[in-house]
Amino acid sequence: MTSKRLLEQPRAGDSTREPVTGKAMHEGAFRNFGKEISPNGHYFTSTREMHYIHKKFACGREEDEQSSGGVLKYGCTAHHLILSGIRLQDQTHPEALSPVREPGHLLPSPVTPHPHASSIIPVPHDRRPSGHADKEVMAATVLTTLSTSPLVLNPSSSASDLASKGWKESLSASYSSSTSGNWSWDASDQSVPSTPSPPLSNDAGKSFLLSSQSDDNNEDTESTHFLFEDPIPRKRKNSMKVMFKCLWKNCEKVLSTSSGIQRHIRTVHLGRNGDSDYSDGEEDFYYSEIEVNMDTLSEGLSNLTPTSPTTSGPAPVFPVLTGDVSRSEPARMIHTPLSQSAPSALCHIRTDHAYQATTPVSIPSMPSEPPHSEDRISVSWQSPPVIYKGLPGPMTQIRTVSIGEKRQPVNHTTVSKAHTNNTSASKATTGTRKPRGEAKKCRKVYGMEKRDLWCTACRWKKACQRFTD
DNA sequence: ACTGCCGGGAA
DNA sequence: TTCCCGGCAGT
Ligand SMILES: [Zn+2]
Repeated sequence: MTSKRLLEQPRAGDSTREPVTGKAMHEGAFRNFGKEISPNGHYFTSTREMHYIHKKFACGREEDEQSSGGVLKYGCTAHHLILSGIRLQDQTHPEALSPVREPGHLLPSPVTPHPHASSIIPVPHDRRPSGHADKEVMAATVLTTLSTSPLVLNPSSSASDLASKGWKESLSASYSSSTSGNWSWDASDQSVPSTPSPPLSNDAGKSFLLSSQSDDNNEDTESTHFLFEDPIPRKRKNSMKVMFKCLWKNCEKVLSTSSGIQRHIRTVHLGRNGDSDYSDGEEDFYYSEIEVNMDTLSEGLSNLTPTSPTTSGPAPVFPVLTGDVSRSEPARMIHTPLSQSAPSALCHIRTDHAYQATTPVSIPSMPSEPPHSEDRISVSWQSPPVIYKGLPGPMTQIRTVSIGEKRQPVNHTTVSKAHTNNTSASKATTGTRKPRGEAKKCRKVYGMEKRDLWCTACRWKKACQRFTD
């Protein structure tokens, strides 16, 4: 065996040299003793130790090199921020469920202001008793929520109150909503084919950005869960935001409150008297409720060519919410996670020692530079799983395939969304053996001697992790 | 011939 | 899990 090694080390063999091997040491034979000085001046005591030393050494260095750690940290932080932003509201109290979607509407009843909810979410103060329609819409929302997930709420809570009330009202009103969704209401058509729940999307909503595709999928799965009556359903996400969109011909107004939209319609389109809260219900026909999924929104953003640094533009047109919105709905909106889309989003994994390190690390696309730590906090909630090196396509030069195969399994943590995105591309890796990166790898760079300088992977004869392509 | 590294195996 | 290597494939 040692002989083998020698083969690999043609010139190293002579005197003392030769990269140590655990075995070699046992064999005693060559290694004079424990001590040695490597060509580059390192001083080793024993084989094992040498490795350790090296390891540490390498770690430090490499981390510096790509400072993957730094970036990761940032990523994580951001991640948490966002998540907690959502999660906090999302779970915690049962009541909190509703508030997420439309705090203003779900807890509107001037009668019972929820202490909890309000403690979590800043309730807009300009909230006024406004028209019934307001409540109706709200009720409908609640209703559907409830209907899809029975038992979610404790019947004794005031929420139920609200719900039942809402129900009644919605009945009296004539939106028909059967338990399994399927709404019919004005212009709304079911642009969401297989979705049982009624995300009131209509053409209007469509224009409201959101490539609803993935969105729908999500929704689909979600509601599926509901149908299965999960005892603790929906603990995640639902960063849904309900908005109201004016359907008037060329009016694209979107407001966050129904009262707002009603007022808008009344005054602007119906030419009614502005200030009065009076509503004859006619406005109802001119606006519709739409749900905006923050998650999807941002996800969509990150999706667009995550790995390609070339696409730098701010990109997607964010629904220009009218000023009104921001006014009546203070800080709450998480809107801006989209500030990301940072070109360098994350392309990930890499850490020397991935064979030792457990978690995937995301790094900025730039090949190897000490990415200054700040480097725009690329928000990457969804962290690891998502993006995966877009197109292994034959071209696109720069990133040749390479990392693909091996890594993929490593990081695909929880999230099950198999990624609709480029399925076709994925196959590429399997068949052929991969183009072979172009960059010089540790082996070449350092040579057989100085093997100890190689990255671990290289030493293991695995794909180099220090010089990826 | 050499390099890169997959797949597999021993410890 | 860590470490190593046979052997294939690209250069
Ligand atoms: Zn390497």
